[in-house]
Amino acid sequence: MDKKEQILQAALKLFVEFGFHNTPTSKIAKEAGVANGTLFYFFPTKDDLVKALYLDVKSRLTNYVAETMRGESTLKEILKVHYTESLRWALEHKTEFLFIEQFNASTYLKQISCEEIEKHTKPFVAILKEGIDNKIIKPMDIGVLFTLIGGHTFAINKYLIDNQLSDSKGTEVIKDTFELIWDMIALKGD
Amino acid sequence: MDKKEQILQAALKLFVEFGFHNTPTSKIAKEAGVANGTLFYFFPTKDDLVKALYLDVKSRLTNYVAETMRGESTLKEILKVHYTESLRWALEHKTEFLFIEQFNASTYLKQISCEEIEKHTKPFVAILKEGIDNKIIKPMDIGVLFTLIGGHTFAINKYLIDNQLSDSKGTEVIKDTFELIWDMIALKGD
DNA sequence: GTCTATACACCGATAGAC
DNA sequence: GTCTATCGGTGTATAGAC
Repeated sequence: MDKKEQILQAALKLFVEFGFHNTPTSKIAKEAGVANGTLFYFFPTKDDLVKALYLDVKSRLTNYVAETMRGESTLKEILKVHYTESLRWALEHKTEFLFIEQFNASTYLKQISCEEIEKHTKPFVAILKEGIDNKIIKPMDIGVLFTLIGGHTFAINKYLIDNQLSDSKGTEVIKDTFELIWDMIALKGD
Repeated sequence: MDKKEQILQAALKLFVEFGFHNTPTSKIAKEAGVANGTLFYFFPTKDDLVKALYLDVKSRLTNYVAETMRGESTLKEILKVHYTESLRWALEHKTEFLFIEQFNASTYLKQISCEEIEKHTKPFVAILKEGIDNKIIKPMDIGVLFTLIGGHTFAINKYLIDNQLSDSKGTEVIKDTFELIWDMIALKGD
C-alpha cells in the first residue's frame, strides 16, 4: 500500500473518532506512519484531504453496489439489491458510513460540485423515474421519492450500526424494512 | 434580551453558516455584541456553549410540538400533528434545524447523556408503543418504527429546506408524505 | 457582570536537505 | 518522494480592572 493510501486510511479512522476539527494533520501523519510534510505533498491543504477522502469513499460504495447487480429483471428486485447491498456495505464499513454522515452534515458538502454528486445519484434516479413512467411506482415528484428512499436507507443504517444486531437479526430487519418501503412507494402489490 | 441569550443566538447563526470549527469564540462574541470575556463568563468552555445551545434548541422544538397538540383523538391524528408541526417548525426555523443536523452528526452527540435525549423522545415512543399494542400499527420493533418515522421526517425536512418550495407546495408535500408514512406503518386502512 | 488585554498552546503549511 | 525543522497565524481561555 502506498503512502497516499495510508494517509487516507489514517484520516478516515481519526476523523470518525475525533471529528474533523479535533484531528490535526500531525496526528494523521503519525497514524499513517509518514512524515508531516509527506501529507502536504499529496494533499496541498487539509481541506483537500477531507474532500479527496469523501470522493474516494463515495466511489467505493457506488462501485460495490454496481458490482453486486446481476441482471435483476423487475424493478422491485433492482431496488431491493440497491437497498440491501448499500446497507450490507455500510455494516461492513461502519467507519466509512459514519464518515459520510459527518461529511454530509458539514460545511464541506457545499464545496463538492453538483456534477460530482450527480455522478453517484444519477443512475439510481433514472431507475426510479422509469418506475414512475411505467406505473409501477406511485406518481410523485422524483425528488421527493429519492429523498424518501435515501432517508429510509440512511436511518435504518444508523439503527443497525448503533444497535449492534446479530447478523441474522440484521438481515431480518433489512428484509422487513425493504418490504415496508416498497409498500409505501409501489402503486399496487408487486 | 439578556447577553446570555444574545450569545446563544449569535452562536447558532455562525455555527450553521461556518461550522463549529470555523467559528471562533471571538466572532461569536462580536456578533452578539458582547466582550470576549463575557462569553466565557456564561459558558466556561466552547464545548459547553455548543451543548447548551443544542439543549436549548431541542427543547424549543419539543415545547412547540407539545403546545400545538389540541386533544386529537385518533392515533393517526396525533401522529399527523407531530409530523406536520415538526416540519412546519423546522421550515420556520431553518437555522435551528440545520444546527441540529450538524450536531447530530458530530462527535458532540456522545457528550449528551441518554436521559437528556430520552426526555425528548420518550413521549413520542410511548405513543407509538400504544399504537402497536392496540393493533393500529403493524407489529415491529419499536426502535425500528421510531427510526423509520424519524428518518422520514428528517429527510423530508431537508428536502423542503433545500428546495425552497412555495408555502402551498410545501404544505402539499407534507400532507402527501404523511399519508405515505401512514400507509407504511398502519395495519389496515385508517 | 462586563470589559480589555494578553498568555500561550496548537496547528496548518512551508523550506530545504536528502 | 520523503524527511526534519520551524514559522506564523489563530483561537481558547485567563487575569484583572471597573
